[in-house]
Amino acid sequence: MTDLTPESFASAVLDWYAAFGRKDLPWQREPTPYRVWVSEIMLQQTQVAVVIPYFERFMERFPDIGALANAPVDAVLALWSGLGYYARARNLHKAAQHIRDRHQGRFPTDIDQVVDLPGIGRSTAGAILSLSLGQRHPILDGNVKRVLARCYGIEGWPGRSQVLGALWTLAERCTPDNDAGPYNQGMMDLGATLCTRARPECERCPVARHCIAKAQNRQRQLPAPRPAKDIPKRTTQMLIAMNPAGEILLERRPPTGIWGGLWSLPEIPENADPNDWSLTRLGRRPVQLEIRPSCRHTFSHYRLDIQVRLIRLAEPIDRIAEDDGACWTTPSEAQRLGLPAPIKRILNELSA
DNA sequence: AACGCGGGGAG
DNA sequence: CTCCCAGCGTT
Repeated sequence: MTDLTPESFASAVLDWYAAFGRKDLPWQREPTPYRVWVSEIMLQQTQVAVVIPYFERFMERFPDIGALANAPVDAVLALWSGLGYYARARNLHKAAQHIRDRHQGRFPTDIDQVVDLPGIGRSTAGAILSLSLGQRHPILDGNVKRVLARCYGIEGWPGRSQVLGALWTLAERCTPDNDAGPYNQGMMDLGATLCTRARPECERCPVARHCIAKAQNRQRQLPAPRPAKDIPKRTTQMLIAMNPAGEILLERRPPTGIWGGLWSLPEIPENADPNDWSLTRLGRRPVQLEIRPSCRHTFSHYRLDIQVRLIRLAEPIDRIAEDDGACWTTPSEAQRLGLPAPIKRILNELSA
């Protein structure tokens, strides 16, 4: 790895952009703030190939800010139809009126005024002013975050304010005094075409020599994904119906859903009454109902708390309710059946 | 089937 | 500050 100054980083990106970047997308041919603004909002939610026809139609119908501001919002939404995220179209329209009413119809050139427009934050404002007017502002969209986090080995999830702040600082330092427009476009192209989330093409990357993620072969880890959110919790009851011979009732799970097709204990909702189940399913009441230790199992998408109830049945009943989907067996024999792990545990503890 | 995208709004 | 959302494409 060679040493990496902000200047050398920027010039590597600029050289790469000059050679390989995209330069004649519709909004790049006549890059007014208005056109770049509309394209940036569209590109936030959709990729280039899809955006192009929408952009062309939009510009034909609303060639300038005034046309957009004076149109009924429904006309704007109609042209947005198919892109989704309609709040953005509403914001676009509202911002156009804002510009008409408070900026004499001219797109503001002061970044603070741009950020004040609805639907435009710091990154989009920087993109508009740098790409259209060449002003020096950093941007930090998802592509740029990925390039910087990898190259500079920034740890942590960019959703955390501290990590985000570190990335903004880097973005600010790396942005060159001149050519901020091509540089920003180059960063976005780099992230969109080479430094992709999966399978980055490091061989073609102009800053691969400097890239910390590449040096450590940690492209997949950076930037860190958002931490797994608290998974929902569900509670259920599982019933151990035991006959006088010490056999318990197992039921086959439905083919789809968790533990599809596996043998398991009968399951009822957490607030259902096991006595009722016994009466309905087995035709008699338990002689004894015992609360067993509950069991917790975590799936990838939720946590299941299993409340275990032992239903002891009186003589002389045996083998009731047995069919294709149900069988009576001893807990130790059941261990060989291929039970879901938590069910296995429950039965283990029963024998213990 | 989950994740990410930029900004906004709720908690 | 952190969390969640919109709506679709990608993995």
